Amino acid sequence: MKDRIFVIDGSSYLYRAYHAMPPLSTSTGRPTGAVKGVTNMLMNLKKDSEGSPIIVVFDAKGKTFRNEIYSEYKANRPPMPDELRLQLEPVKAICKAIGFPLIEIKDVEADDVIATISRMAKNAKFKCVVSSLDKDLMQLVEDPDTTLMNTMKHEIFDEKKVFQKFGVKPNQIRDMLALVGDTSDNIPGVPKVGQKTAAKWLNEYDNLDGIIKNADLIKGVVGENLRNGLTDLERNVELVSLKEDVNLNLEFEDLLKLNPNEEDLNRIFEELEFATIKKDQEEERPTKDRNYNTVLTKSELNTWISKIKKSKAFAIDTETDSVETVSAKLLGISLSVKENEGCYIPIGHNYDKCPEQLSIDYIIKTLGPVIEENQDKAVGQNLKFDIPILMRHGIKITNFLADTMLMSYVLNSTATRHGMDRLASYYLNYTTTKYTDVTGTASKQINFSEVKLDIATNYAAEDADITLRLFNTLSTLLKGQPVQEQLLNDIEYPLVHVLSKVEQNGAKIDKKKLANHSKELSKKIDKLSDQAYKIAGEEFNLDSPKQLLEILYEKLGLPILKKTPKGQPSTNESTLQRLSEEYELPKIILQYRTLAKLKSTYTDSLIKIENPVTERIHTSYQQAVTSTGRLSSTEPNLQNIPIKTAEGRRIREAFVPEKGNILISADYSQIELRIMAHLSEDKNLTFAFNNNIDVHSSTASEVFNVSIEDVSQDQRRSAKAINFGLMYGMSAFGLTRQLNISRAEAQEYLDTYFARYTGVRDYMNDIKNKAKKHKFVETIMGRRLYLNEINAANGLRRQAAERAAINAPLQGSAADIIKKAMLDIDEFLLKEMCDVKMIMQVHDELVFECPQESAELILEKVKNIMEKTVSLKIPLIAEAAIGSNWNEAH
DNA sequence: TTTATCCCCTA
DNA sequence: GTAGGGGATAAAT
Repeated sequence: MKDRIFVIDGSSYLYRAYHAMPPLSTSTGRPTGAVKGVTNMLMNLKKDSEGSPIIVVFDAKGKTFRNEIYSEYKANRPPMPDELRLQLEPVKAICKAIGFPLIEIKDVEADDVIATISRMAKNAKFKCVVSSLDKDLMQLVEDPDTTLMNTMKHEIFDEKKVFQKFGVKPNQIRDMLALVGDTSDNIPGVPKVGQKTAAKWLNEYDNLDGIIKNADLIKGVVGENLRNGLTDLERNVELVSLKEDVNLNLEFEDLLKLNPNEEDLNRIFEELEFATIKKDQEEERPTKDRNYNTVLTKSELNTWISKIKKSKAFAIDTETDSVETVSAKLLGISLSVKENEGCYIPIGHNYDKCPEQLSIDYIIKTLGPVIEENQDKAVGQNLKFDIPILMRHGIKITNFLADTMLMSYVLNSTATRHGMDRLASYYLNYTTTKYTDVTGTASKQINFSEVKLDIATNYAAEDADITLRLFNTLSTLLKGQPVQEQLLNDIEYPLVHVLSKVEQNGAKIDKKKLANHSKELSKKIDKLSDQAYKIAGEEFNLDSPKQLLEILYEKLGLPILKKTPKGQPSTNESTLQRLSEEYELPKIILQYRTLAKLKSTYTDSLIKIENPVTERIHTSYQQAVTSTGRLSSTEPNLQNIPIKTAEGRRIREAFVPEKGNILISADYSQIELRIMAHLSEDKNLTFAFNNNIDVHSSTASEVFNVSIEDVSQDQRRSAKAINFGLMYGMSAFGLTRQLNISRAEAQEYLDTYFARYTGVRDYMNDIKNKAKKHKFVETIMGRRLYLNEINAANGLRRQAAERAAINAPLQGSAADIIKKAMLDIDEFLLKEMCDVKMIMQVHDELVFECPQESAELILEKVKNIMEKTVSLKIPLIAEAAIGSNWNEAH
């Protein structure tokens, strides 16, 4: 094999790292996220390069020859953000200190330098790997000894891969770029010609010359555009061509030398407070540094007990044999009081020649009280899982110090997902041992109790260790954010306990009722299937959109009204609805779908998921999933139980209380619109809520200019659609579809609305501007949603971010409020020692199960707490009802 | 066995 | 048009 060199575009590394990394900074506030990211990328590449030379190229300030050809070149580039510019010099310094040759040539772009180096490598008979995915650089792949590499994914772009991605050969990339243009470089291409069209032409006529010669053969508007754009094309070719003869003022051999300066490097890392990277560098295998013990003796346990007592914070994690907190068996506890240290106390491991472990009774008796007494120093990752497990073993935690999952969530709900593996990778740049690494997967999966103690210790103690390290990192990030700290301490942390209780309580279902319903559905479904097969003339799988579309559109020749985003003819509800006006089969499919959905998603699966031990269903509330601050519910999702149709409501009838009990449901009325009134202080909206006027009628009266008594059903329905649409950041186009009216009419509705509700209009503009300025929006409790794409050049993405900016404060504030209400209600129930169970939360609704005799009283109390939990500029109203099943209570 | 697509349920 | 979870099929691994 020939020798090879690696070439890096330093600026593109810097930008990538800047966007990929959290906004880290030193204790003095110097931004370091991008530097850290680049350093990691460099270190990884160094490892992967196996000693091959690595050359780093940076753009240097100045006007290039491209600006002379075309004065608008890159004219629309936004300047480098300050936070990033401050990190440019440190990155260069680190490159030099590691010893990589660093090339910057004044008035020459990095791409041209890279092309030149690639040419020099070829002359010297070296292979050249360019670490970049830049489109322009794809041209270089026409030389078989040059490849591009996606460093993160270890993906190599050779001729084949380029063709796969772009549909043309590397030596056609230049012509393609000239045709398509490049918005980020401000190079206009031929109008209406994108990658697809360009590839088609190039495959047909080989190159740009061929296309130009045959330009007259190309029909339509694109053909005309092409013929009109010939002079621009010539210029574009020059712009996108890479210059391979830049004078670098050095010989190829100079590029092959590594000139490390470890002293410099250590000093820089020190200045930037890069502990982790330094360690990685000094020690190839960081596992050697860590010290994890398996606790098997009383004295070892005592050692850890005193460590906990002496600590300022300790991380705790439990290992179990199942994810179901109501029944999972405790298999071990891991602890950490210091980074890179940890222990695993195995409890129920059981395999051939498994060492003897301390008895669970002894561990609970000795360690339990220590955990309880020191719980205000306890740190966990997703403690909502560990708390009930420990609780079932008599260890009661009601007041912990921190939960790293929630810390990360309130810092930035969308920067990363908040599972421990992801947090370790994102905040610590550390790859954790995965659960399935130690247990295996699927059919080969073993129970955690069968995992050998040394392996289990490495895994479990690491979890505690990482949790502690995350706690340290996240605490620093939270320091400057008192509002987020308050959100954690006042809402999210206390809510952990409440949610844990709600989950443990579970909801009782009437299995018989569901089973009967299921049978009934089966019969109807079978009947509908038979009818469908008859019309189709053959049996097919009604659940398969693919088979269905073949029957509908190919065999029966129905008109294609709509296509899916991927280009397949659509068979979704609205399409079938329209088709069923004229055809029989779509109607049957629609009925089939409704019933099949009810059966598979609800009647059947609710029965399946009932816990055999408690004979109730225990959902899991996800507290760190949604971008806005809402909860979500899984296994089963209790937040999407049907309600809109009569058939669907029968599912709700199967949610029942224990004998002697009754259900109470309480839900906020119009909470998001009320928040809109509060935030916007709009006069008309506020008036309606303050005077308890039906808000949709009120809106109808304003928009259609009729007195409120004369509002028709239809007008109210339209007003309701407007009100909802507003909260979703809707456009006139959206309203058109919703109300089946013309675009002009919809626009008129909206114009009238905003003329009447100027407060709402101003608020919407304000919030968009604020979002653009700060890159985030906030709820009334200061919860933030960061909107990375609020200033995106891509219009679709930017508009999506704008809609999110409008919606998030409404949806998120509602989530804040009901969370607070849950805390208040829980506190009341504890204080009054009531035998009342909170059993469900559905965004704006809470469901309780309580003894029949106290129902009226509890209902009033719950309603009152919900209405008074926060005080807004308009009243909050909760509507509550009692019933012998959920449908009746709602 | 995992992943992507389509469809559909909720606030 | 906002925010979610999940079932069934079919393709990728």
